[in-house]
Amino acid sequence: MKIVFMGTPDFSVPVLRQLVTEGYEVVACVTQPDRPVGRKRIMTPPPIKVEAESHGIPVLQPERIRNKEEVERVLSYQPDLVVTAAYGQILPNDILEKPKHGCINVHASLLPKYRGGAPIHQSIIDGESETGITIMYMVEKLDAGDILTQVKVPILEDDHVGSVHDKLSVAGAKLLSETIPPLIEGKLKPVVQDESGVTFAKNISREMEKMDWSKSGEELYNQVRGLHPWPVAFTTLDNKPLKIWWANKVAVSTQNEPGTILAIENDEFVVSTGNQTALTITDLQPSGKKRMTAEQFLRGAGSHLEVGMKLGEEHE
RNA sequence: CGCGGGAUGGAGCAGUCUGGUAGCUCGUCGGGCUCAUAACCCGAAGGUCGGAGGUUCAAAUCCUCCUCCCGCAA
Repeated sequence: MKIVFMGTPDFSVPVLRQLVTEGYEVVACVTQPDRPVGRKRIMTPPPIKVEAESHGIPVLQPERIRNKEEVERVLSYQPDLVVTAAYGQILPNDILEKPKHGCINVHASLLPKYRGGAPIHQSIIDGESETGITIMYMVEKLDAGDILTQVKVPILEDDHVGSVHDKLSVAGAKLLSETIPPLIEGKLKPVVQDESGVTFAKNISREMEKMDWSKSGEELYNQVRGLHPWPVAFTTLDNKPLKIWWANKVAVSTQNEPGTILAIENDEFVVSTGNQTALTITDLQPSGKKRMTAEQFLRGAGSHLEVGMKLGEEHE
């Protein structure tokens, strides 16, 4: 059975590896074009390209997979099954309809919740206690196809995007290997998604990274870990961005002005948030500096901090 | 040539504008105090101030070029 795999980031790698390990005939791998990355705009191949090439799998990197010639190139491999995992482009019907066993997608949420590009981030930001993997048929509408299989993965209190990502990536690979055999044998019954339960997880924008100190400590904690280790929540100090890599929520007895520094310890400092709560900042990164612990920050660049100063304020 | 910040003992920083003895908070090592300690006291080691060239009696500091790191933007 010929499989064409489509994926792009690190999340996809264990999934592809699983297919190869189990001996499936992966005849081609479709991924996004190399992109210039970082300040220096160094052309960087997607992680999945590196993985595919290490297995000797042909790699296709169409700018637009909806183009007719790209569609034909993919179909020239005559796939019996197309498997995608965080590919990054929407497939046209011309491809979706062709493979004998269809086109299936490994998605990092419990659909119909969190359709879209940032399901892991959004589920943590929302304070969910569990998420999971959904494998479903693909349709042209984003993440809206009929569900084949699902597996739940708990989100622990100290989980963050990095840790959940890794768990889901592994869970996705495992679930895929459990899904393909019954799929081919026609033993699976696709389930239509419940439209009333649909929510979306849009890609993270700059605005979503900025911390609003009037929110509760709970919400801000979820935001910090829901953006960790990428792209990382931030606030401002003296009008300059200050990334908050990690923090812990604490209760306080009285409500203070949000963003106010309530206490400065040896290795952390406490910032007032809404709803009689506060955040204890433990890891951060000033603009122009590398990530450091709060202890290091307070010893150096942050040594001028005083109780009563405010974060997140804009001044002239 | 997109905009901006930075490179100073092991860590984080000050000092640079206004050239003139290498400084702060920690860490490390040794000693002391203590029932004890991550606490306190005393002492020590550890730096060609990112690199190269230039100006000067004298450069961390001023000028030129280079390398690397980071915040934005994309």
